[in-house]
Amino acid sequence: MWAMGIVTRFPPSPTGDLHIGGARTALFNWAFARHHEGQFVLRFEDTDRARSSRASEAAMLEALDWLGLGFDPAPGPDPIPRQSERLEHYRAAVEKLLAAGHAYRCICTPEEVEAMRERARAEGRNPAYDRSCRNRSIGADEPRPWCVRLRIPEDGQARWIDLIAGPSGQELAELDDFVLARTDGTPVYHLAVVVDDHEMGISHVIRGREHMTSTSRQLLLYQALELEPPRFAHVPLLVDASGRKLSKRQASVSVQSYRERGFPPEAVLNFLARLGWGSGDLEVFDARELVRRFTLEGVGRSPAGIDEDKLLWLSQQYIKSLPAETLRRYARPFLEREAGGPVEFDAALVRLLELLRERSRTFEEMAQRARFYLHDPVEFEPKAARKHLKPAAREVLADLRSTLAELSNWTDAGLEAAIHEVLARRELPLGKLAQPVRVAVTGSAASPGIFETLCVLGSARSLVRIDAALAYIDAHA
RNA sequence: GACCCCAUCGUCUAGCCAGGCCUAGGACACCGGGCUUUCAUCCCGGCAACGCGGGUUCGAAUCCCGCUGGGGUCACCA
Repeated sequence: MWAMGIVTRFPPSPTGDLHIGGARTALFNWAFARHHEGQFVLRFEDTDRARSSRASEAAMLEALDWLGLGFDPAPGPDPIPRQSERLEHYRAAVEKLLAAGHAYRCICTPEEVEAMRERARAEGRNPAYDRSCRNRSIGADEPRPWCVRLRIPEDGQARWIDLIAGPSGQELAELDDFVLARTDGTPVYHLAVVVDDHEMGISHVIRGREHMTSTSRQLLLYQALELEPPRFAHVPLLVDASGRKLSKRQASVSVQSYRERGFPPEAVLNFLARLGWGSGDLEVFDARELVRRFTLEGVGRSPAGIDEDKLLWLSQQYIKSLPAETLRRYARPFLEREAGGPVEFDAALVRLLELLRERSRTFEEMAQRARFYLHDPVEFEPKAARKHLKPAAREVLADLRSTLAELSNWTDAGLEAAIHEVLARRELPLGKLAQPVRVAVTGSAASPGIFETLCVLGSARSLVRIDAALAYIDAHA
């Protein structure tokens, strides 16, 4: 099939942050559309007025943008249609169904319907609306409040070839005459989706597996409306550690939360794509490569869980190889948060970032490791100080201090020469000096190479810190 | 409960549709070793899976049936 016809969509309910599962669905829709050089459009399903908000819409767009999922404007007046603003369209569809006899008015109250379901359950049947109003021919002039239901054929089945799940379907007898329009005239999900997908020219509906059973009902609606249905593809669920559907309530499942923890968007995108989709042994790939390779055949059929260790690993792969400029841009907010104010990317900080990118899995970690550079004075980690700032180290440290005070070229090579000079004088291995100095200048027993670290910190700050370490040793002797 | 779906290392997966190339491959994690001034990177090695039972076949992870386990859906929510 050709490119021109492919249009996919991502229709979030703007009721919070973009959920990681939603992000993956969006990603698949996006990748599929881009792979076929088609269109990827958005729409807000905000018919639940109480829970929807503009703030959430903004959050959704921001998350999508952060991931790099660009979208195309939908056909029609609004680039991103809102269901709440398309009520006339749904109403027209309901009128059409009513006129054609595919739908009927129902005056049963929610309480009555609930009682029917109870009764059915009690009798061991499936809970369903008992179709009391199906043949009552209730007109628009009916004084009692009425809703509109779809008249589902007595028998037959709804079938479709799911592009991921394969041949799928359901017996019509299993379905009940579901509501299309509420008593207040507003449409219910199934109707709105069908009308929208059709009017937006959607060719492929790629959505979560939890919508699988909705598909039968929607297919019936397409039929009643005499519209050609799109192709469907149901993506397996994202599950938690116990195998259940990932709930929105669980911590750390919004895209925003990953962003805040300092994962590069490239890593999150890569990670998400690997959840349920694969292309041979390929593990690390960028958006371009994903688009090039993405097919629905490559999407698995079983649910996947989130392995945070793998995300961390992937994240580090990206942090290690990001272009320097991108690295700075991504790191900035984290460094500034750590510094408590604006940071300037001078030569030393730029160098430090290069040293840190090899040992940081997230930007949050990177900022923590940069703390010794961002703050004065440095705080000695108790454990590290206890182990390395001992009286035994005092003399070498003092020796180094005076040697460094004289050092004219504060460079990696100059520092290395100076340190080896002291080592030779004292007949000590490098480790005996490197660790105490490391703790002295970074406060920690772990840091980038000691020459580089001193070089980045600079002469003045380094000497002050060595003095402080000397004082610490004296105070704790 | 009804309907539908899923099932390969702890995790993500390759292989399954077109049975033999699979004593099941890769990645993460884990364990061991190398490199090394610390941490990390990097390199080498190791542990570890076809849920169970029947078929079909010369031969099954791959095909069929059953079972077990897990999940999804059953609204005037989306």
